[in-house]
Amino acid sequence: MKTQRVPEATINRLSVYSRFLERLDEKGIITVSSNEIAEGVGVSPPQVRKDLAYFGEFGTRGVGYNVQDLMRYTLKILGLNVPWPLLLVGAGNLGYALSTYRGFNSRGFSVVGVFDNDLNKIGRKVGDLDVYPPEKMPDIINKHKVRIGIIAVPPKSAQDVADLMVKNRLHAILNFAPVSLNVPEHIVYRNVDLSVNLEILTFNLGIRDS
Amino acid sequence: MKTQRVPEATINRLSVYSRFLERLDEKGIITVSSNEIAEGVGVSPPQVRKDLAYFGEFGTRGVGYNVQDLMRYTLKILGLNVPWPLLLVGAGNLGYALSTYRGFNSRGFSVVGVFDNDLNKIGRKVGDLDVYPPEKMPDIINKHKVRIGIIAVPPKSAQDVADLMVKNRLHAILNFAPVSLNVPEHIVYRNVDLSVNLEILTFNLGIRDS
DNA sequence: TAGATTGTTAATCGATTAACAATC
DNA sequence: TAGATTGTTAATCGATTAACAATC
Repeated sequence: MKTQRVPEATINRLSVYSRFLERLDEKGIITVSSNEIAEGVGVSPPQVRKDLAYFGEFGTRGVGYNVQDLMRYTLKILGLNVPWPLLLVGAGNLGYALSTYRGFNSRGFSVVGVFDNDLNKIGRKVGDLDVYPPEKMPDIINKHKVRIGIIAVPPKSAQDVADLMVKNRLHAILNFAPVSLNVPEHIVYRNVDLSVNLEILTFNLGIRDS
Repeated sequence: MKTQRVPEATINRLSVYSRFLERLDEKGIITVSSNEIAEGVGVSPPQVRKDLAYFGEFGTRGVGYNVQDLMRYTLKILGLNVPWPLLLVGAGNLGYALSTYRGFNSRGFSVVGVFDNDLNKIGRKVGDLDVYPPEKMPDIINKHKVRIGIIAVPPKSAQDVADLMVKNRLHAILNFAPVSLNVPEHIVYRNVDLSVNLEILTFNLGIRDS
């Protein structure tokens, strides 16, 4: 693997490629060209080759790419060659939905601990997981070697949860609360604002209308 | 409003600016400079000015921007000066979470109809909404003038749901199923793959580790 | 007027794509 | 070898930023 600044869009597309390759593999297809991948996922063929070239030479000139091999390479690049235990804070509706989300499980992610500070929720079940109080966090993190925490609490408590995750030495945080948080430089952080996605739609509808 | 190709990143940032301005307004702050906005949301000051310049001249040289005015302008640009009724298909966990998601309601979005073809779910309640069978879609769409549909069903049924939404003349679709869908050119379409967000984290953790 | 901050142009930076040599 | 397709370089395109004239 070369070390060169990889555009985030490339990572995004690698994720899409890997899913497409999984589908091809299920269909028993052995070889695929950059043209076919490009066609299948809606990008240009040089884009596909360039994206892969950041990480190595995976194809055979004149032939194409071996589907299974390339699938494994792309998953490896994304870090998906190993399982990822997740810690989830917030046992509300969103937390419940995320803990059972198919798109996570099919990629090797699994929620191993659900936390909430609401006494009414602690001790209850979310799927087949118990809801724990925040004090239990170190135990679960150690037991499952958790590195990633997901925040699915209301906006006001989100910063506190992030602080707690940092204190408990998690390495990465995915925040679903519609608020931006302050985390130290060394934490890999990402905010998923579901509403922004809708707002991009309403903006585009506005453009179409005028 | 000028017509010029606006980068999607700009729309994204406008959404962030508008939230920041709401916070300033709540605090009773009257005037704000591009420097303060930039500082507050983590972008460069010329970026803020450039983003706004796509849509008009909203500030006063030597002074800055009026917080309330700019807040209203940005919301208007995003199409958020009017309420947006939403139609949601999929009465599972994710559907339930989305129908009560705070981040939606605070921006003028409200789910007005929940649909599912699972006979066990039809007739039940999701929050204070009834779950309807797909046949009821035209009624709800007409009654509430719905333009946007949200897909929160498992991957296999997602394409069918999209087709049904297109047939029922919705204008925009937000897809939460982890699968890419085919929709006609005239539909404003967007896929939210929650898993990709986690994969960008795992990629970055991999980079840090090496 | 002096100081401040916008709006905009020009320069820079980075990502995508076209083109083609390498090579199976 | 002829045909095909990769990997990579150079050209293009687009977005961000630096700089500054306009102007409150």
